[in-house]
Amino acid sequence: MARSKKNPRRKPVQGRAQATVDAILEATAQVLLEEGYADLTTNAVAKRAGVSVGSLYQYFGNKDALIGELVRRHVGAMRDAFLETLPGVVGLPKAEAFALIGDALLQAHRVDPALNQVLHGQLPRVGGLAAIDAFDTELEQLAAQVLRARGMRSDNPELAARVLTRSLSGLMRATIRREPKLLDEPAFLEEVTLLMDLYLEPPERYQSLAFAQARASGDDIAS
Amino acid sequence: MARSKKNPRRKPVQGRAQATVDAILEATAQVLLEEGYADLTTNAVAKRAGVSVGSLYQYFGNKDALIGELVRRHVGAMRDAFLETLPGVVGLPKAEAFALIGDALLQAHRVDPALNQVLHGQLPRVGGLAAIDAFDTELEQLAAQVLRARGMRSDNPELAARVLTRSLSGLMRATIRREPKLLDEPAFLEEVTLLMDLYLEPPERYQSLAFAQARASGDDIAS
Amino acid sequence: MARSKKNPRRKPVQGRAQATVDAILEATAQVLLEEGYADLTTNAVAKRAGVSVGSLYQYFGNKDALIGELVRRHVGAMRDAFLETLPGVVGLPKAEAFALIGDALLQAHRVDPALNQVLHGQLPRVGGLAAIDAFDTELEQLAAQVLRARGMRSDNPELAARVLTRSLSGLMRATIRREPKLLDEPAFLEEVTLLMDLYLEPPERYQSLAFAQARASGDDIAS
Amino acid sequence: MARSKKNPRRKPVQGRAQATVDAILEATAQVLLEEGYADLTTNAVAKRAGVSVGSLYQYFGNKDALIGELVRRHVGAMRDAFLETLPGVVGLPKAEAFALIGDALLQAHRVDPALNQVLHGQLPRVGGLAAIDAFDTELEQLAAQVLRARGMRSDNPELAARVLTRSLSGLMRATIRREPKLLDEPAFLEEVTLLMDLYLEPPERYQSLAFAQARASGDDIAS
DNA sequence: AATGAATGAGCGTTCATTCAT
DNA sequence: TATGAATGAACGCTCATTCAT
Repeated sequence: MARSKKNPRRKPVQGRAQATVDAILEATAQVLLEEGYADLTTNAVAKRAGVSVGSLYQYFGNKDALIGELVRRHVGAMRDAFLETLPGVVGLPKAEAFALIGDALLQAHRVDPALNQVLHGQLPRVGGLAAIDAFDTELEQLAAQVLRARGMRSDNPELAARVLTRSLSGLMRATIRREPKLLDEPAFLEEVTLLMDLYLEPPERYQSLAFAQARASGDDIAS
Repeated sequence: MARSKKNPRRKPVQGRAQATVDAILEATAQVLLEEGYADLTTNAVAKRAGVSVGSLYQYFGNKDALIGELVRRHVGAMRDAFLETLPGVVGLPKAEAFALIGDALLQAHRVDPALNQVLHGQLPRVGGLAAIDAFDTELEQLAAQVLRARGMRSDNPELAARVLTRSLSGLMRATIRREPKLLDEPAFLEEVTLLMDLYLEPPERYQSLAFAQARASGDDIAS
Repeated sequence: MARSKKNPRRKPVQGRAQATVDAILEATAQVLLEEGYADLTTNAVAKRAGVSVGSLYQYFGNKDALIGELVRRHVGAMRDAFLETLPGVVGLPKAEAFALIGDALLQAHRVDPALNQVLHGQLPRVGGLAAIDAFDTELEQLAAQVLRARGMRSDNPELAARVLTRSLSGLMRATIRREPKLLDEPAFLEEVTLLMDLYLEPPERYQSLAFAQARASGDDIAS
Repeated sequence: MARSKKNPRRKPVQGRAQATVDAILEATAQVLLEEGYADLTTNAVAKRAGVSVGSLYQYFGNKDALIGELVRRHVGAMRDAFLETLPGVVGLPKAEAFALIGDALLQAHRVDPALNQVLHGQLPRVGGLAAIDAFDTELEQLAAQVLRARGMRSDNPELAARVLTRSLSGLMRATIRREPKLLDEPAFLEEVTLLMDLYLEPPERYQSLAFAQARASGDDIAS
């Protein structure tokens, strides 16, 4: 009985292949995390994945493609984590919306922060890292879109979007590298939200040209 | 009198050695810039510097030491560029002080931005990169010091300092990578200053506990 | 029964690997013999073995391990050659036993005498040479055992064993280096046996304390 | 005044040169002893000798010549130590003569035994080691001469000389390597003398053809 | 002479990639 | 298809030797 003639395995090949690909990528991440990029050899990855190097090259044309796919998946996961909370923003009052967006950004950076760090910090700038830039660009455009939609920073929403996005991404990457635990403290989200909030909705006196005047207003802040 | 006949030769030995060291570091930067880290071989560096590999190893114990020194010099130059404008800040009114600090930060990141990018983006996180972290830390501490001195963000000056410093550094690095020309546009400095200004001197309603209430105030910002 | 249909392939993988390993070791010996230790490079060995360096390193972790294994095999062959004739010694009258042991020693040193010489004379005292010392120690212990078993040189069988073993080994090594053909002449074996015989069974007058008196007996041997 | 025209430095150059040469050779021995042959670089030797590499090459054409001279001096010292006691042998009774010769051989091997060991064990068989073989040959010839002069082992004094000389040299080298302290124990000299004594003056029954008969005599020596 | 910075051939070793099985 | 032994270009680094000063 069992296992007899008619084994109804559906898409057995594809299923197997998918599992192999996943195992390889998982192994890649593990090696990267535990041994570092310097020890990320295709042979090490294959061994850890429990397949032969030959198989690895069946699914990934070369080492770059392997890394590229790992990056793509990681960025994809960040993207998903971010976008998941975004639809709820529509219709929310500003303050809550900002808090939500800040939180979404945080959630995105909580996706495997260790891998995130290795990916940003150890990888030579070979092919596959393009995915990261693509995500960053997407974030910038999304931000600009939101600003325009709400009529905020109407003087130059694009610039504001880029400045804000890059600042917050940089803030999170640096925090991941230098102080990863901070990412989970409520105070950190509070600051992120505050930064967004203030930067995007400056008191009137800071708006546009008023800015230049403010510079000359001369409140002493010296020590 | 004195310095009469025999004095012209100025430490010829040291001069030679210094020139060789400089040539090697210059070549390292060039190879990094033109070929990328993947092609940064000690032989390639030596050839481009017009010296033999042996000479390279006379001055740098190994490849890591070479890269380390390059990083150290670059960071040192950034540090100098930054600190140069800083003393003038004491005694200035807040708005001007912020603008100056923002400008100093910008000046620091205008030091060989292409190298800056390669250093941040392509280098495996080996030895010498510690200098970068050291500089970042220094900036954070400097910022915290300024905040405490001026009594700003007194609720948590350390956190504010870290958030602001990391944000601005990240902003500049991302801008260098993605849009280097923006670094030189006055509007960019304006934004940087604005960000600092607002974040550090939020209107009263945002201060401390008031923050939580503000979140619930409910101005609609949705699209 | 059994062994019916499918059995012809005898561990083809292991066979291939074994053949490669043997070829590499053979090549190592050849290079050592024909070019000397100074030209014993891993690339030269691989080329002569008809494999790539990579394969060499698949089987030998480093150059030392390669040499070590060569030494181990050579010493093993000497050991086998020696031990082969030893069991027959039990029960033999002394004179025949000595002749047999002497012959066994000779047989051991007839195992690739040229390699023996190179191994003893050219190799830096790195790792693998430990096998040689181990064999020498084994010989010493064996000799001591025999002496004790037969009650010979009962005054100090250990010392006698060491002196005799080292003398004979040294004699053979020097002869291999300086006059290899002598190893195969019957007269040489005769001398070896004589030396053993006399040293181990000295006439009474030499025994123990008698020795000191003999020194004073005063037969003139001067020229 | 002083140091004026006529500076009476006699052979100052030669004296300086000699001192330099000595310092270099001394440094060579030290490096060999403390660091091993693998770390015996010309630069290391020069540094330790307190001279420049250039000077080293002024006096020694290449590394081989340097090692060669060191070997030559070491062997020369051994030769001196040996020959020093030899003249006294003439006219002595056999037993005393043997003891004296054995002691001379010991004295020779007590000349820097550590260096002796390194020289024999670590050096690749490059040029200069010829001096060792020359000394060994000399010893063999000396021994043959003595045997002929005293009419000992008249059946084949040359063979006996070679066998004895090589045995004793081998014994001493092995002892230096494996048990250096034994070299200074009186019991060791006693054994050396005993070996010489017995081997060169075998009881009649062992002489020449009698030997073959002895082999068949059949005393049981089995365990 | 003496110096020591400079040279560069060549070493041991790695690892992305291939291909016979 | 999957395997993993085999490949070999290329790397980081050393050190005997040279030569401008």
